[in-house]
Amino acid sequence: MAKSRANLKVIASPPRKAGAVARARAAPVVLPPGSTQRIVDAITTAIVERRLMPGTKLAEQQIADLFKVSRTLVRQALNQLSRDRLVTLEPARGAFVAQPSVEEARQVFEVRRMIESQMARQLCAMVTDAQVAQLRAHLAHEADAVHRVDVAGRTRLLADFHVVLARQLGNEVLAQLLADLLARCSLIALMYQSAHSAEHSAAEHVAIVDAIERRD
Amino acid sequence: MAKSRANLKVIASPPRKAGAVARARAAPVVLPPGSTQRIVDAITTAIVERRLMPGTKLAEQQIADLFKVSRTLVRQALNQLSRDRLVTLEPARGAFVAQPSVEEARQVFEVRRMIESQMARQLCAMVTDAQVAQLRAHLAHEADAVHRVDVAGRTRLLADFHVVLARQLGNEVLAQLLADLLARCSLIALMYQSAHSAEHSAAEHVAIVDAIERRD
DNA sequence: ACCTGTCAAAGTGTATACAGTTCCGCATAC
DNA sequence: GTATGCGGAACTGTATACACTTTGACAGGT
Repeated sequence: MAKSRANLKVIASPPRKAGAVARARAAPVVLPPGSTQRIVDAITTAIVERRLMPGTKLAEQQIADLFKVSRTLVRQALNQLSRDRLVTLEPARGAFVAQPSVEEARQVFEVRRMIESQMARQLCAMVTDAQVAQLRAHLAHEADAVHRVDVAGRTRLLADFHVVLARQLGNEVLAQLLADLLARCSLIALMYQSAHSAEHSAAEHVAIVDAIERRD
Repeated sequence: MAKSRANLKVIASPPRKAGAVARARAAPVVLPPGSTQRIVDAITTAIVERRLMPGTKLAEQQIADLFKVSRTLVRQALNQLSRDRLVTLEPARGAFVAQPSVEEARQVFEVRRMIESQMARQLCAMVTDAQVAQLRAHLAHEADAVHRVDVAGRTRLLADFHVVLARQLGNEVLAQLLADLLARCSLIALMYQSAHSAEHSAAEHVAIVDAIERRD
C-alpha cells in the first residue's frame, strides 16, 4: 500500500489555468462562510487534479499550518470529505486520500449508469431546443478542454455535464446527488482510467445529446 | 415557521419496543467507537420516530449535557446530520430539524422512483428463488408492523426494503446511497404523508416483488 | 400604541490544552 | 543477522476557554 508522505503544500497551490473558473459546487454555497468550506474545496480540487495521490496521509496539524487555522476546522473538513468518500478516516491513525477498490469502482459506475440512463429517458420527454443548445455548448467546452490537455478543466467539465442534465430536469436533489457521486468517479478515474478514456467519455456525451435531441 | 423549543430529553429516551432490533445502519459500524456515532444515531431515530418535530432547535449545549459529552462531539454529529439533510445548519444561529419543502419532497421521491425502477429492472434479469423468498419474508414483516401500528418499526422496514433490493444486486454503494435517501424520505413522510399512505407503500412493495418474480 | 436603540444573556465559531494511542528508532537478547 | 522489547516523538480524540454574533427585552422617543 502506497503510504506516501508527500509534501502537502500542493494542497494550497493555486496554479489556476487561464480558462479555469471557480468550481460550480463551491459557488452557490455561501451559507457557512466559515473557512471550513475553503479547506474542503482546496483538498477536493487537489485530489481531483491529482496533486494528492491516493493513499497520501493527511496530517491535521500540517494542513492546519498550511491554512493558518486550528486543527478544529481541519477536522471538520476531513469529516466532510470522508462523507464524500474522498478520504478514509482510520480511527486513531489519521486521514488518508481514499483508494477505492476495483469492486467499489465498478459499483459506483454502475450506479452512475443507472441514474444516467433514467435521466436521459426523462429528458427525452420534455427537453426544449434551448436546453439542447445549452448541452451542445457544454460539449464544445469539453472538446476544447480535451484538446488543450487541460486535465483539471476536463475532469470538471466531464462531471458537470451530468449535473447540467439533472438541473435541466428541474431536480436539484438529483443534481447534488450526482455531484457527490461524480467526485468519487473523478478519484476512481484517476486511479484506473487511462488517459484516452477521457476522450471516450466525451464522445459518449455527444452520443447522449444526439439521442436526446432525437427524443430516442 | 414552527420554531418549537421542545424538551430535548426525548432524544435520549430509549423506549425500545419488544420486536425492535438495532437499526441495520448502526449495527456493522464499529469503526469510530468514538461516541459521535452514538449521538448521530440517537438523534436520527428520534427524528424518524417523530419524537423531534421538524423545526425544533437543537442547541449544542443542551444535547452535550444530555449525553454527558462536550460540545465538540455534538457539533460533529450535527455536521453529519446536516450532510444527510436531516438537520439544517444556519450560520451563527444554530441547528434545526429540517423542514423539507414540498418541492424538495417531490424531487427526493422522484429520485427514489428513478433508482427503484432501474433496480427492479436489473433484478428481474438475475434474481434467484431464494432472493424472492427473502423479499417475501421482508414483506411479511412490513405487513405485521403496519397491522400492529408500530410507527417506528414500520418506517424502518419500509426503508430497509429498498436497501435489501440494492444488496441483492450486490451493490453496496447503491445500498448506502439509498439508505441516505430513505432517511430523508422518512422525514418527508412524517411531514406530508398521511397514515394510510404507509399501507399504500406496503402494497406497492408487494406489487414490485410480484413483478420481479414474474421477471416483468 | 408603535417603533427604535441599547444592553445583558445565551449561543455559536474558532482556538488552545490535555490525555491517550500509535509510530519509529535503537538497544538488547538470541 | 534477525528478532524482540522499550522509550520518546508525533499524532489523534476530547474537553475546555474565549471572542464574536444573535436574541429578546426594556426604556425612551415619536
